[in-house]
Amino acid sequence: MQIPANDLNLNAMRVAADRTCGLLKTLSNRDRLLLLCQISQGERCVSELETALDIHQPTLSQQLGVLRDEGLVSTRREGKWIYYSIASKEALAVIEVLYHQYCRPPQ
Amino acid sequence: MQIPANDLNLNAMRVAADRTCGLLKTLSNRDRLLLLCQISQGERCVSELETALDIHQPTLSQQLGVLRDEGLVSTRREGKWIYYSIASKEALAVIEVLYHQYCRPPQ
DNA sequence: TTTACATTATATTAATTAGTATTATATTGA
DNA sequence: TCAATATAATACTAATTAATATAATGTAAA
Repeated sequence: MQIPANDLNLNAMRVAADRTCGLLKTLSNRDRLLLLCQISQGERCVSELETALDIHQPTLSQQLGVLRDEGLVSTRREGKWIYYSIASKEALAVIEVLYHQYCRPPQ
Repeated sequence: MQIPANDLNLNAMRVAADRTCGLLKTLSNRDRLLLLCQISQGERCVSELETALDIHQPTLSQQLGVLRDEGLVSTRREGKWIYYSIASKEALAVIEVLYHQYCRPPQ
């Protein structure tokens, strides 16, 4: 049975698009974007993020949980504090472009 | 009344995050990603996209409508055909990074 | 070692708002 | 009248989020 090369390409493209979509959906939330933006500048503990972004603690924890589940961040405990850092090069690459497009100061 | 500088920054960050989120949500769909990927390689008419991606015509038209509404693509009519091209530099920049992260051949 | 407190995570629920495929039909141009 | 594309309407299937309460873990002090 012959499968036209175009079908193989299309299937590969669909798989790649689905994976890409996964990342994009995880990024598609204001709080998560702000969190990743902070964490991408260096390791941050939860209370630092709470102060910097003024997000309620349970919301913060919930959204950090999403980022953990999706493998975008990793954690390190130090006493009472838990420090978050970026764990996905793909996410970091996208965050950086988004920063350049939407957050870079004019000029 | 004094507004701490941090609040101004935070507000600006929220506005930027919301705009960014808008783009990300529009990109967070397999069909739309595939469409943008094709169109980013050069102007395409609807029937070309339909053949290349094997997406039903009404679905195609619906998703192209989303991309138009969000300003990600623009159109040009030529007789019976309507040609689509990328109209957002922000979208193009993101698509390019995504391609490098998820679609570039190994090595 | 018990108590208390600080930090963070989880569970639950309520409220809201959505994404998608499908079918049918309309529009526009040749 | 046919080809290309868009729109409308519907039906399906559910996803996101905020809020409240509580649990878990670690530290420090009484």
